[in-house]
Amino acid sequence: MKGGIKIVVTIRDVAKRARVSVSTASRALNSSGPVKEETKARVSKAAKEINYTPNAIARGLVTRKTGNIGFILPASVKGGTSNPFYSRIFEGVEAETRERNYHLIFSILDENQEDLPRMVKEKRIDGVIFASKVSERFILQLEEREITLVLVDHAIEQGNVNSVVIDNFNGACKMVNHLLELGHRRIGFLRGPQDRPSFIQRFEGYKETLKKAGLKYDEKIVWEADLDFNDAYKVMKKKIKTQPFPTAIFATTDIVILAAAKIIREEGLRIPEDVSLAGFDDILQAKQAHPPLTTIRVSKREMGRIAARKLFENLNGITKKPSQTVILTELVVRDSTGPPKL
Amino acid sequence: MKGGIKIVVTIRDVAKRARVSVSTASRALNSSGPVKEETKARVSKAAKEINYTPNAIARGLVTRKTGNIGFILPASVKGGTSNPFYSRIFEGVEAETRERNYHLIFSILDENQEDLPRMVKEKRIDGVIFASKVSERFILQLEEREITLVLVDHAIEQGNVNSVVIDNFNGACKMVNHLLELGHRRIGFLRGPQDRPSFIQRFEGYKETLKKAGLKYDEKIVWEADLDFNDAYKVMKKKIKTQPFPTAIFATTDIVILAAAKIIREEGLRIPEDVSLAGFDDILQAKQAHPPLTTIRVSKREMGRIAARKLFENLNGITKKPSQTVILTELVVRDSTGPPKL
DNA sequence: CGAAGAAGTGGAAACGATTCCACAATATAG
DNA sequence: CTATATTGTGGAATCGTTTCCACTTCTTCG
Repeated sequence: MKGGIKIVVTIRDVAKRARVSVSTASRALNSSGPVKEETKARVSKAAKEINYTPNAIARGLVTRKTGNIGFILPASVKGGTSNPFYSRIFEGVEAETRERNYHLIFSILDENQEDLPRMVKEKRIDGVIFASKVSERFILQLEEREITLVLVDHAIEQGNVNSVVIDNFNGACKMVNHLLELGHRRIGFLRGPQDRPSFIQRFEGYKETLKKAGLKYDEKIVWEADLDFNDAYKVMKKKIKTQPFPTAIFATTDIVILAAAKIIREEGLRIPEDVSLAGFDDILQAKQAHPPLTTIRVSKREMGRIAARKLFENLNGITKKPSQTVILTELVVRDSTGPPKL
Repeated sequence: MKGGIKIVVTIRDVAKRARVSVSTASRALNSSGPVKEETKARVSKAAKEINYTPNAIARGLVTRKTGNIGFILPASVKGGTSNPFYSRIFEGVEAETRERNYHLIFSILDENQEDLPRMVKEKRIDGVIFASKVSERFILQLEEREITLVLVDHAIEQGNVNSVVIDNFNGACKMVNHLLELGHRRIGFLRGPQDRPSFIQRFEGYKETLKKAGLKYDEKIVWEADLDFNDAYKVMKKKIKTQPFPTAIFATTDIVILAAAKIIREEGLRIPEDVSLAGFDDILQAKQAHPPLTTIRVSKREMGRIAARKLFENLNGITKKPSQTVILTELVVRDSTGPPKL
């Protein structure tokens, strides 16, 4: 007690003050059973007066719902929380979660870990969103425990799992077509690690579009870099001397093409006069860069929102069967691409 | 039951399998009381065999510890999760939290909200870290409820509150001195909103250093912008015609100076030949920019770690009295600053 | 007006852990 | 070899809710 305000207020106190039983108080506050209007008002008043908020832990124990969901990012994602792509997805998840009065537990997961994330083993969450990559082993374990899950920017072949993915293939096609229309015939590709479906698909889109245009695929101008500014910078530093140099370069992600832009400018080449550059994702920096980057827009925030929405629909029993949502892309032409030099 | 494996395993099952009472099982698993070596081994074995993990919710109800901490960012922070400054702090908090086997609940808080964040009212967390700004009203309420809290990148005058802040004043002094040493005499300042102590301090550092150098403060080249790329861009667009134009511009944050850099380049001016640019924070993009940005480095990740560490020390009763930690800064000279034209 | 159904209420049993307490078994000291 | 600590153990209470069930007290209808 301090100044008449009990430090911890329980439903028992509310009940006492409203002169009803604990069960009636509970029913009144949750509208979960018949209560006379008059008593209900009395209980609400009492609750407000002593500033009562139900203890989520105690409630969770009996209802078997925590009101928390998890968002898990693999440790392999470059930049972690600061990654401009995933942080945007996270933003969407957070917004949707907050609006629904849920809470969001965030964690980075070491992929070498054998065990399920602690937050699920300890039953701290009602469901979980995995971004980027998850081992199939985890997914199986999760299904066995009947934990609702949604994958975002990742999908898995076997089993039906909720997922939200990007239309990577067509996105890449759009960009290559844009470059072809500008007149480019020698288009390089800076691809990401090929262990992730998304990046494979983007690469396929590149190859397929070239093929359709009757151009032959030249592996001398297909380079591979980690999705990290520094690594991409190093790779490009080596490849900058390639002859004949492409008139346009398309990269798996904006981060990678920004690194390429840096070294290209340091070499004294002009963008887009000497070489056109194109990215994928439309991260914030794409627009801010100099020159602003031509890229493929992906509604990252929206992806996060949709993933969360799927999760909640599953939790509330609205939807039962898992589904895959494909996010369409949009070509955004800015100043980093132009016609090739003659 | 499915294949002999119960979907939910409780300590009761462990106890049964090890042929001991529930209380003994609990003591054995937590080493929280005397248990014969032999029985302890039997209990551990049983727990492992049926793959038991204690339910955090149930445990939390009796121990009155949730094992969660909160991280709260005000809605006014531009870019939210994607903000390159705060996302780095968050990274530090996350790392420290994970290493200590705690869990992290993240939320954005609308500052107009009268009430405490739901995660604290509902007792979902043991302690909370506030980044950037918090209303004093909240802090008082928090103290009343005896919720441990730490402020990061913010401090409050009244009351003793744990906080981790940047040595903003001296950081700004260092940068202005650097520009003075290069020979600049007309140094502009692009300041942030003056409702936040951090930005006031940076501005004070600027003014103070000019004064010491015997230069007079010219408010014609002190401009104010929101800490947001687009807003800063708009402001600079208006001010770019200012005559006589400064030979160097120092901005409250890197984001703001990057926006300035964009418009300056669009106007055909060269950096640093025509105008030197300097930022504050050393966000990732500072290094990646073209030219790389001279700035004041702040160990953002470390700030997050320290904030979390403070919180945990308080929770574990290691430290009792609140303290303020000041993070020192470092001048990082890159290519965006140089001597002024003669 | 009496019976059946509905509305309103409180007591007690969950939920899954920890912890307090009493008691038995064993070790230690005098 | 008894008296006294110490160790080891299980039963029951507890944490703060919700929910099941039984019991009144009203309505409503034939």
